[in-house]
Amino acid sequence: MRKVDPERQQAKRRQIIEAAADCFARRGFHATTTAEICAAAGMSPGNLFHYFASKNAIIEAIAEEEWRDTAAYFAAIDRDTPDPLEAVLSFLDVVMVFAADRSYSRLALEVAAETLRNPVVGTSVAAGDAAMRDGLAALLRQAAARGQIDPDLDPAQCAKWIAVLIDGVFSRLALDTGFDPVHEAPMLRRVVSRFLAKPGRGA
Amino acid sequence: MRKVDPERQQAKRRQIIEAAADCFARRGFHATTTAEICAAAGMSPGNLFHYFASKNAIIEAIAEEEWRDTAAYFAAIDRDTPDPLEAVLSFLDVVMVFAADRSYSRLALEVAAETLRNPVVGTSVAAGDAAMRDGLAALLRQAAARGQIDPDLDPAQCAKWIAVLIDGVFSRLALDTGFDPVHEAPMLRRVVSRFLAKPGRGA
Amino acid sequence: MRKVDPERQQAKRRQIIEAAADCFARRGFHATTTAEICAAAGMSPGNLFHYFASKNAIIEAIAEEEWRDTAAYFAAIDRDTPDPLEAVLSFLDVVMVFAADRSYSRLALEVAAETLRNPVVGTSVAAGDAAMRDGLAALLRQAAARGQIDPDLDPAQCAKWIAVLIDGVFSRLALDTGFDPVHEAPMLRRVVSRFLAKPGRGA
Amino acid sequence: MRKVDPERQQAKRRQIIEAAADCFARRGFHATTTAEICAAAGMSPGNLFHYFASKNAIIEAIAEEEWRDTAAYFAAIDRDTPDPLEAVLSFLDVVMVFAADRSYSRLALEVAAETLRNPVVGTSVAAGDAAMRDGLAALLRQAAARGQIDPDLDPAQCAKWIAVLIDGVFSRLALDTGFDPVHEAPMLRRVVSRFLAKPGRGA
DNA sequence: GATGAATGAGTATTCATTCAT
DNA sequence: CATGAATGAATACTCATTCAT
Repeated sequence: MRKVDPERQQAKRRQIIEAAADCFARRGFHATTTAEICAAAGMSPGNLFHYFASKNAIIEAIAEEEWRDTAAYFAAIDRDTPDPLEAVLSFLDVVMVFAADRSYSRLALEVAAETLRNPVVGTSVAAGDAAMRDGLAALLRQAAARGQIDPDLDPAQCAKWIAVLIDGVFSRLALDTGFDPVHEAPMLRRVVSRFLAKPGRGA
Repeated sequence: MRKVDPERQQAKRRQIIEAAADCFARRGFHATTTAEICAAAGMSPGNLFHYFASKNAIIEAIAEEEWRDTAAYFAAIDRDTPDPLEAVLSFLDVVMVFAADRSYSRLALEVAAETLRNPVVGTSVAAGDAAMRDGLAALLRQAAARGQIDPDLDPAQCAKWIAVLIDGVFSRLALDTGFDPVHEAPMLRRVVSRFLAKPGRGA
Repeated sequence: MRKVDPERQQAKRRQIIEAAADCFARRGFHATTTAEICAAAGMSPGNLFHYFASKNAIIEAIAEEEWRDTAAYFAAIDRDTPDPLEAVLSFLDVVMVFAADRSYSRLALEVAAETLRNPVVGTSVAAGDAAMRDGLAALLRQAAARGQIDPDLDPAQCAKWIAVLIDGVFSRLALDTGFDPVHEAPMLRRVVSRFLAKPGRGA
Repeated sequence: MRKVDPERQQAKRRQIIEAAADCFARRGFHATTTAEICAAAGMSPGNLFHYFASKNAIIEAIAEEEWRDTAAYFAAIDRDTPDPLEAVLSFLDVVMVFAADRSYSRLALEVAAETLRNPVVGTSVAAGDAAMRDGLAALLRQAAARGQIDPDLDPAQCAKWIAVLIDGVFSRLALDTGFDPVHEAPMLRRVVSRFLAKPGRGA
């Protein structure tokens, strides 16, 4: 009888998070009212606060979820993969698939914007970011060991610049309506490949 | 003798824009109240509206100024520069100098965020963005003609990805406190150089 | 058990309307602040807007209520009353009773003033006005058929001039503090009686 | 040299009054800003206050002018006119001519509305009203003496009800767009004639 | 748990009026 | 006299959050 609660609790939280994520993607975090979220989640205004202490707590949960997903992605990569460079490039393909989802990319920008204002969001995003960079750096180290990339490159710094590219893609989506992730995905592979390639040989 | 206004008018607008830009950079556009801007600009609450019709109009003016500066930068580049590739890389250095200014980079992110909500800001930012990409593409075309870069690359698409990198740098500044533009500037040069370089030769 | 709202909702709206009507009568529509209305209705500033979307919506509701009351009054008159002329004159007595209520007459003037600015109010007032004139015209037609009034008169035009007199009474109340509706009621009867009377015979 | 000032002063005041009257008629007293009046009068915002101490002072001046005009109208009527009844009815025609002027009738309503809020306006309007009723009462007394009207009527009370009719006409103009003063003028004559007529004879 | 009515702090903007030039 | 920049008080409305039922 008691164990049902935590389950329902989680189900409701998911329901709210999904409704809110949708609202945030469409109208932005600040422009979205709690009333809108409640309506989208099919619940009463007061009830929301049984599940989240505040509107901020919702975007904090979204940011944390994002972080966990990223960490899980890299945790799932085989540490002894025979082709670590391809693992990096595959990750970029995955990123571009997400980027192609208008709703996801909008939400990502909203979360990024909240980073500047909400330290809790900032912490989660930073953690997810660190997980990604660490994961990439580890793969790059392996790639270097296997002779797939320029051994003179600093894996951590390269991971940082891959992150720059990923962030840049999401910014582009907001600023340049002509930027199509599906179409540009091969180019991202190429930019990164050339960047990592050993000098003296072509892409 | 009577109509000395235009000058004073412009001076006041500058004063307000600078005060507002500072507030926006510190606290964000939405969190900044008009009262704060007035206080920072040393004027009474009502007086602000003699110079700007609304709070939105201020950030619109900032966005437009930014656009004009960008356009002016590229308009000033010698069309027959003997080293167009270096012109591109020099521009990246300039970008990194701006990026190193905390206040500037914060403001840039606020403007970018407003892009999604305020179409006037969106238009200015898009215009500045187009000016930058067109300017870069022109330089890349010259660089290709002079054999400085891989002739197989599409100048417009390369300009687009340089824009991705620049946007990414500004995003990084918000997300990763360990990202130091001064220190990373050479890396940006290197990433772009390698990306543009003719295959078969090193950076 | 849950949705007992409609009743409470209506009760609250009434409460607000009455508080607002009182404020409008005392201080005028524009001079009345929403805070005053809330205070008079015994509720918090924000709560008012659960019941009315705006301050304008309140006076619109008042105007509509007025219109419905007028329409209801005439709908309730027996279409086969044996003395239609007396029905007209009785209506004038009722009008004068309302006019004698300082609060009511002030409010009526405020509503009339809003007619010029707020089209929603204008529509309701026009509808109430039309209902009154149609009702009066119908009675005058019956009165003519029964030989109670001059058969040469145009019922619609007579109704219009009775409306002129009624409007005039309310204007008088504002302009001439010496105008006492209770005392003047018989005179209104007399003016209208003489106006409608068959020529060749006295009032 | 000094005597020119009072003249210019008066000219400027007229100019302002006319510009303001036009604005008030079009947009209403409260909705009209002093800036609009200044623009319409072709002067700077500050300058207005050299001629009128406040916005209220302008409508007060308009109300006073109205009062003086009314008083002058009745002062000009020959005290020994052979046909005082016709003088009354002619006055009604004049009223209807004014009523037909949309701008004038709107302004009259604005002034009337201010009566409730501004005691200075109230005093002027009351004075004008008294002048009109006194003038009418005097004429009615003469008409009674000459056997033109029912001798049993109280001249003051009749004047009061004529005022009711006039006020009513102006109200009608605001409420009923189908009320055409030019077309209704004969009816006003008829209503008043019947009202004043000796019993036992037709209109 | 659920409801939705109630709260009340927070804010951009307007505009009559003043006053230095 | 004229200008128009400056003032600052005043106000409708929003919305996250609480709480009685």
